[in-house]
Amino acid sequence: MEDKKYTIANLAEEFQITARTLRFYEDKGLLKPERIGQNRCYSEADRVRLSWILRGKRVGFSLAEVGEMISLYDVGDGRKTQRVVTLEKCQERIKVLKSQRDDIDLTIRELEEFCIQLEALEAEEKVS
Amino acid sequence: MEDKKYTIANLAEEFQITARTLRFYEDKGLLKPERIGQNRCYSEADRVRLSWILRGKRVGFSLAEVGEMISLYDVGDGRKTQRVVTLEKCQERIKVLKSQRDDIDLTIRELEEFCIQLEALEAEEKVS
DNA sequence: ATTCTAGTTGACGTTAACGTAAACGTTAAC
DNA sequence: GTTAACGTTTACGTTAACGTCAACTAGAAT
Repeated sequence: MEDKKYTIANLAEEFQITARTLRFYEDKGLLKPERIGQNRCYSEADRVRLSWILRGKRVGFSLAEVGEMISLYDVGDGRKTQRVVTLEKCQERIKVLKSQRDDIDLTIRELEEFCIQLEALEAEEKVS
Repeated sequence: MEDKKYTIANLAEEFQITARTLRFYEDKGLLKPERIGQNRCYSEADRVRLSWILRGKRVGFSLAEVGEMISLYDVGDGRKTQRVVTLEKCQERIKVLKSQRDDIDLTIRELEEFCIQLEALEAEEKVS
């Protein structure tokens, strides 16, 4: 079974962040690693959560929002009404993400269009 | 010709932001509206820039990054070497945006997958 | 025994992106 | 003439997401 453990430096190194950042995420309740004595000991599950957090950040969500998204998973086994709420939140998130993707696509298209114009200018210069 | 002019309140209203925000963007050099006397007077071009800024923000870029992206356009008419630099920056931005879109797609897929599981639980409950 | 190498917990500093309040100048309406 | 609506600048306040010490502690190595 995959019960690999990680030290704080391990994860910091792997994900190119600082130990301070990991402790900060813990303060914010985003991570809850075991303690071996005083030291933090991260499980594979913690590692997965971390990658979720960072991915969320990369796409522009705040830590609070990422926290919400992550907590969706944890609540999935609760009472029925609880699950329904989770499902709705989840679908809302998906909507936001999709409209965000549209924004990105639009931006990409505009930038690419602009690139083409720039390249045309270069070509023109070569002719003259 | 489209030379419509906008007051600060017009744009604030249209884009659902505050006047403070518009002045802030101006301080940061992102917008440079005309002045009629002391008052700001935004052109259609300013409006387009603003929508760029806000779209950039929605997809997670900082104002500084958005500023860079916008300035790409302004530099497009400079010297040749200048244009080449612009082109490169532009292509870099496109790369970033594409990898961001991949992140979003992945997140969407995972959330959708999770939704399906939740819905399966609901269905199960109805049977029992 | 001491030095080195992780790790720990405060606590204050910093940057970005505005919010908010104060104090003031036009113009239009009543 | 004054009140209201809309604008202005100046300046301090705020929140998020860490950075940066400082002052330990615990174990391993020399």
